[in-house]
Amino acid sequence: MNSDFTLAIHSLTFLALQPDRMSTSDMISESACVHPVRIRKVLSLLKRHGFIESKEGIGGGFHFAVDVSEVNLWDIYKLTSEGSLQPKCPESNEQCIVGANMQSVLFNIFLGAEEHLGLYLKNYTLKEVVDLINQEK
Amino acid sequence: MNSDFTLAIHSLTFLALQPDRMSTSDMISESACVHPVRIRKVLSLLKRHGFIESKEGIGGGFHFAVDVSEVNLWDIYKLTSEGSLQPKCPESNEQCIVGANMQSVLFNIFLGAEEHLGLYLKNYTLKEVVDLINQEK
DNA sequence: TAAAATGTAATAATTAATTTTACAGTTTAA
DNA sequence: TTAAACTGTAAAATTAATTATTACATTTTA
Repeated sequence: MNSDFTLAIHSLTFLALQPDRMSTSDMISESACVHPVRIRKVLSLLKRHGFIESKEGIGGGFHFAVDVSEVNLWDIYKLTSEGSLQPKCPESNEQCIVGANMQSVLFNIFLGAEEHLGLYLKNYTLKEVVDLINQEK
Repeated sequence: MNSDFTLAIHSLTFLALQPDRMSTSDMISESACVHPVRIRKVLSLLKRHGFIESKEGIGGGFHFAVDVSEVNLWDIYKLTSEGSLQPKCPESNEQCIVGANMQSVLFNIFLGAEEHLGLYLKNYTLKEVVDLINQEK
């Protein structure tokens, strides 16, 4: 899985812990140790889907738009990483029954696998993640 | 997930369809369209774990060592890809409570996620994969 | 004893992920 | 009303990960 998922969760958790002020992409990027442009790219996605709001200009930044218990890890997985569970299938030989069909067989199995993963990830809301972060001391 | 998983399943399926003769890494690599050295590397892992047997020299190659219904996708996932569900966590800022703890919080959640995935993948044996390959016509 | 296979390490090439640069647009405060 | 501090986004450069290639040792058979 790529690290956009982690950066999205990291950013949302950061915002959740600063409920009363705007957080800038610079602040978040300092916490996550990645480039602010990447944070803005990930947050732009979260904004398009209504999880956060942003404001440009001095004093601007990002804040949570919904309640932390209304966002779960499956929501964020779908946004940032849907399909990434699929194992890489190199193009294979269409002349061979195995080569010709392996990709679609595995694709269907892992479609189900991702759905199954969804049932698990739905159990974790951002609230739970924030609580776990606070517990780790 | 990396493509070793796919290559392992591809190879095992190939072997399952040739139960009475040895298959060489060249034959399998031709079906999977990857380099024979990669196939040998993946098969070497499967051999160490007892799923297949190999023989060097003229007339040598690989064949299945167990029954196709005794190997499931979770067995192969564990061998080739365990841990790959973990989202990438870049090193983050230890001075920030989020940066300091995000990695371990997500790690534990995805440890559970992989276990959960295991329950699903255990439902598919190589026999089922072979049947699905044969159906796709 | 030559040919055809596995076994494996080391290097080269390719592809994917990430960072960096650049710059346009927005908002605020002096 | 304009400079500063932000977001927004595209494009290029860099780095990391994956894959292919080369090389060669070992085994087995005819």
